Amino acid sequence: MDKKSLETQESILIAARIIFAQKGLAGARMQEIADTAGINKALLHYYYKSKEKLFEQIFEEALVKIMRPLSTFLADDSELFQKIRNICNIYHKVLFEYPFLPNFILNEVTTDPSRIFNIMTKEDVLEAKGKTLQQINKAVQSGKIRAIDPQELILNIISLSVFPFAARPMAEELLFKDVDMDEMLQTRAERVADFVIQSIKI
Amino acid sequence: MDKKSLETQESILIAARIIFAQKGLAGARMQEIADTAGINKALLHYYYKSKEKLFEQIFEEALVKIMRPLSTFLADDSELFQKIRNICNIYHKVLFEYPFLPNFILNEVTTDPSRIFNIMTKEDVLEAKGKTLQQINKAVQSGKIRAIDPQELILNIISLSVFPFAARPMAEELLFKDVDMDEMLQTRAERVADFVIQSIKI
DNA sequence: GAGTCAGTTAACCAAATGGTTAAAAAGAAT
DNA sequence: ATTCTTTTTAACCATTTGGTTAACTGACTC
Repeated sequence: MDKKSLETQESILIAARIIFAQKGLAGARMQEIADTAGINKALLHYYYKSKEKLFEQIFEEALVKIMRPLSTFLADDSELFQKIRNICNIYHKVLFEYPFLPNFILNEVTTDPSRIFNIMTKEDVLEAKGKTLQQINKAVQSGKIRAIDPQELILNIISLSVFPFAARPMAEELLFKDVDMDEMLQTRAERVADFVIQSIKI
Repeated sequence: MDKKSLETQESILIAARIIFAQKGLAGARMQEIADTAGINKALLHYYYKSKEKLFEQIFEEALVKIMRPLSTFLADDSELFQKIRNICNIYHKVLFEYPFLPNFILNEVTTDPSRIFNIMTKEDVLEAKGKTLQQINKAVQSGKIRAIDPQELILNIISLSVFPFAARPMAEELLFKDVDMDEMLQTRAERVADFVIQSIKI
């Protein structure tokens, strides 16, 4: 039955996302994924040949989610400060919905750096990059912003946007124990953009 | 023989640091740690009862390395801008020596958040925190710096300092393919401090 | 209503893995 | 030299784990 099949497949994907994000490829157990999906382990292998195969699908999915905001930013034709506001907003929205993304990806890329190559080339990040680097350089030359390496500016924006989600448990324990970090993160996009713009504008 | 024993123990620790940092607790294999240390697996268990025990020691070691800069910063009695320069320098120095620290810790804290509690309380971070928060608040009130939540300012500084090391493989592939990222990171501390100070100063 | 086929399961298997045992080396101690 | 303790190893063990097999189910076809 087609409907039933799709339902099962989706329940597998949902379970796999949860377990892989929480425990990583090495720590995840097929049995636990099957249990979480409410199915038999053999059925899990019926739909996804191997743990590796299932993982790859989940990982690629996650990588796309994390990369799209950057792609969008690099291809964005808006004025620079607006672009900065845009990427901050997009990243915060995405990460608020999928807070586990940063750690999941960073972790798996660390254990097997070759994962980046396989997938990253698909996305056309590198194309749009040149344009944005030029835009930043032009803003420097025209005296709109202070001198800064364009690549490092981008890195700074991403650092400020992504790291708090990756380090959330520690930040919560150390810095935001008394306040609602959820609320803080939800409204942080604007403040990050302001922080960056304030730093570079003349 | 005492000397030989210590030598073996140290070779185990060196190996464990490498393997755990690379593969995490779940992905690391006792056999691989033994091989890397150049010893028998039984001998590994002779010195460290269990994988968990060995891991805990390595993890605590790493956590201290990562926390000390923050502790130092929070307790630092210097003037605010100087303090910011100091923490940036310390973090970059530490992470340049142990670049794997951020991912290792973030990863293991994600899979088991309770790890923070066990160790973090030992460090007296929370004590000094109040002082620095006040210092920042005072700087805001006296009009020395723009209005900013002190906790978020600290989070921003750490984000800018730590994230590039955590995301290095991806950043290298996407942003710094043509340049020497090692060199960039080695000189980045100052630029991060400038970036932050530029953003908050009036 | 027999046959077919996708979906599902219980039982099973081989390899990997953390950990143990018993005995051999290798030093100290006497 | 002999004993005693510490260090080291090869062989072994129990459990976990990814993956497979063969049988069952239930809908749909003819």
